[in-house]
Order: sequence, then structure tokens, then C-alpha cells
Amino acid sequence: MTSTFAPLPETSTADLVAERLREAILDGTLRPGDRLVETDLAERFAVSRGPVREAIRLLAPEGLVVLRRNRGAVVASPSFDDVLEVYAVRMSLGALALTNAVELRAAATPAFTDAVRLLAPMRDPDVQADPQAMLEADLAFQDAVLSLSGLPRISAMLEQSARDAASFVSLLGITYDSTDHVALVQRHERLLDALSSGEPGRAVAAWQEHIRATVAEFARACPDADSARIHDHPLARHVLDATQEKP
Amino acid sequence: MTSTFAPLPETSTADLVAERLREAILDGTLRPGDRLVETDLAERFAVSRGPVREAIRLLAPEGLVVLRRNRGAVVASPSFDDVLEVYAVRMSLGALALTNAVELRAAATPAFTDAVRLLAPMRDPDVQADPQAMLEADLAFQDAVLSLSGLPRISAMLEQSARDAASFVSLLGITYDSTDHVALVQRHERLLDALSSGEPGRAVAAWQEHIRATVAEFARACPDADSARIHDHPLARHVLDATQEKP
DNA sequence: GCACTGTAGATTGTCAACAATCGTGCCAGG
DNA sequence: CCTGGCACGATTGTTGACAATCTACAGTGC
Repeated sequence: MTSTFAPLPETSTADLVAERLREAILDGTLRPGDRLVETDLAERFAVSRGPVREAIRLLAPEGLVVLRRNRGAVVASPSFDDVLEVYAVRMSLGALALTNAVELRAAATPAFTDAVRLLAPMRDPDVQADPQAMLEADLAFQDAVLSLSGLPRISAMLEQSARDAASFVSLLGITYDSTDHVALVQRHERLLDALSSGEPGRAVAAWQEHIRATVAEFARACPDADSARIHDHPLARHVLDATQEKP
Repeated sequence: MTSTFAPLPETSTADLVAERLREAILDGTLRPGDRLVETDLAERFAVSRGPVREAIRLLAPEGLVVLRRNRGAVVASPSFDDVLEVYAVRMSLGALALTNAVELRAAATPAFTDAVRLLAPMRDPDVQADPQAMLEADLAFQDAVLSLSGLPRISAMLEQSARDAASFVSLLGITYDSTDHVALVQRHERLLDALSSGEPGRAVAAWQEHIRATVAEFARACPDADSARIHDHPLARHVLDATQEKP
């Protein structure tokens, strides 16, 4: 195993608290609008207010909570417009990343093999049965593929947008019941094929198709967005129509 | 003025300290690799370590400092690769934002008039003589134009990337001596014209041309990047060549 | 002379108490 | 009945002290 002697994770108490809070928000224990009271959380986690405060400040730039001076923090309440924006960013930067990956001949690298391997869990029925696990496997795969770009900053932004997207699932009350896992895996396979082909255009097209399908699924499952009005949003053209404008 | 009754700035001590540190980094008082010792800073600003610590944590996600557990924070040392990445993001998301702005008929809004007004300071010889002031005026104008998209998240990301770009100027030791201010203002004017024309393609093209010129200027002035090797970087095609790939 | 271990000083991580601020409910006045 | 001021409780903002950790340097054994 190459990762056995990798640098240890640098986890402070604040990081641990932040991680717990993230989980609580993502699994629905904490719901949009809920207040995060430093004193309460400090008592529950059996630490002082310092690390808790730091943890909350850590979640703010991630978009999971919103801070208001002297009034504490509350769990964020995103709208469907946010979903469209995040996926528009994802489509745009993803295209950039994948083009770069192709130009780097990423398909021939060990990192590519690792990415291919990450698709395996998504075919596992046990994983498919657990929405949370499925979501995490999906995220891990997409992060790995997009990291093939060799662009650290852009990869980090894409990972952030992936976490945003994941948080929308719980914050908007998406129900994952009959999601078509097979189609999802197939889209990922097509993406890998396109990367192997060495044609940037094919990779970008596969990516855009994936985003389009994901947003469409979101729109169907999201109680907030009545499907009729979605197409009024200017961004809908970008993230729902397969064809994109040319410069 | 529309902003007279905007919400008051919610400035805590930590925000003030962060602002001072930002200035210190941006004007070169603090240089890449310099350590930020909480005790020292607390004493200088005449506050306790708490707010200083929080301020440093605030600068970390902005990319101005890097944190290492139990070892404090140091001022970031970006490379020219970072410049290319940031401008690639800027080109990509800017195209998205401007397309949206055109589709919203932004040219007919008061916000557009405000943006036009922001160009005036950049023609002022006094401002042009002060690189710092010129940079800020440029940033304010670009932020205003890109905000016409009506996409809050994407506008925020673009503002962040603009701050990143500004920080590179000092962190990479760019010398601003003979920058062609006239050409810069002309590019901005062309961008406004394109927005008024109502053709998304023209706005995007003007934007890409602006990014291309900016990066080229960066490459010329940056002592770190020997111009010969820049074009080896895969991103160079995107941010230096005017033509972009089609999906 | 070299590699390793142990200690000292500096610095960060954490804590608990104090001060400042906000929201709520009550009460007087119109 | 509604409006405006006031006090109280709850919560955040800030502080200084203590504990844990890191880096550098000196000392020990080979």
C-alpha cells in the first residue's frame, strides 16, 4: 500500500468538531435554519468553546452555515438557484480540468487506474442500498477523475463544489429513492472511455452530459423547485441543455 | 447612491486584524514565507491572541497564508502555475457570468450604469500614478461588471479570484512600471460595448481577450516565469491563445 | 567525527472567566 | 389597541493563563 506511510492527517480538536458538525448537517440531524450555539456544542463534545468556535468558522466558507455578527451561526438554507449555480461552475471548471487531463495523457497514468478502481464500489449492491455511501463513492470517483488535470487549485475548487452539491441533498430534502444507479455508473464509464480516447471534446461532452443528467435528477427530486419555472432561470440553458454556446 | 443604506459592515476585531494583515501582505510589508506569530501580532495590534488567531484562520481559505498544525502560519508563496490556474478559472467563470448578464439584459439596468461610472477613476492620472489605487479601481470595475450576472455564488468566486490575482502582484514581485493603462481601459470599454450589443458571444470574446492580455502582461513582468517555458504549461493554451476549444 | 537522544525555549492549542451585545417580554404612555 | 422605552436572560466576543507540541541545540555514546 502506497498510502501506509503517507503523512499523518493534521487533525486538531477544531477539525474533529467541524467533521462531526458536517456529518450532522449532511445526515439531516441538523436542519436548515437550526442554530449552532457555541456553549451547547462545547458541552456536548466535552471541549471548550474555543475549538467549537473555530470549527463553526471553518464551516462558514464551505457554505454549510451562515454567520451573523453577535448573533451566532445557523445551518444554511440554500435554494434551487444555488444548485444551478454550483452545477454551472462544476460544468465549466470540469470541462477545463478534463481538457487538461486529456492533454496530459492522463489515461496512461497510475492515477487513472486508481480512478477506474474507485468505480467498483458504486457497482456493489450493498453500497447502492445505502444512499450516504453511494453519494460518497460517487464524490470520491468524480474528485479522482477531475484531479487527473494536475491543476491543484482547480481540483480543490471542484472538490468544494462536489461537497456543496452533496450538502444540497440533505439541506434541500432530496429523496434518493429510485435513483438510477446503473445509468450513473454508465455515465462514469463513458467519461472514462472518452478520457482514454484522447479527444478533449469527447471528454468534455461526456462530462456535460453527466452534469445535465444530475441536475435533471435534482430538479425532479427537489420539492423546492417546481419544474415548470426552472427553465426560466438563465443558467438552466447551460446546465440542462446539452448544447453550449460557442465563444 | 444605491449603496447608502446597504447593511452596515459587520466588523469584529478579527475582521479588522485580518484586513490589516491583508494590506500588509498586499503592499509587501509581509513577504512570502514570513511567519505570522500570534503572540507578536496580538501585542502589536493591542488585542489578545483570540482575534488574531481567528484573523489568520480567515486568511487561510483566501490563499494568502498557509497553516501547518502546531507550527503556525506563514505567508503563501505562490508560483506562476497558480497565476495560470486562477486566470483560467477567471476566464471560464467570467464567460458564464457575462453570458448570463447579457441574457438578463443587464445593459439596461442601473447596475450597468454604476459599472460604467467605475471606469472613470481608471482614467484619472492621479490614480494611474498609484499602482495600488489603479489595481483597486480595476478590481472594483471588474467585480461590478461580473456581478451583472445576477449569480451571487459565481460572482463571489470571481471576486475571490480577483483578490487572488491582486495578491500575486505583490507575492510574486511583479513590477508594474510601464503597464499600458490606456490599453487596459480600452479593453474595459470594449467589454461594456459588447455587453450593450446584447450578443453573448461578443461579451465573452471581449472578456477572453482581456484575460489573455492580462496574463501576457503578468508573464512579461513576472521574474519567476521564464517566458520560454510558459507555453509548455497545458493551461497556457486556454489563457494565452485567443481561440478556445468547442464542446 | 558522526548519529542519535534529551532538554530548553518558543509557540501554538485549549481552557474557563469576564465583558459586550442581542432578542424578548414587560410596562408605561399615547 | 398600538407604539416606544427598559430591564433581563441568553449568547457571542474577548481576554489572560495553562497545557501540549514543535524546533533548535547541546550532550552522550560509538
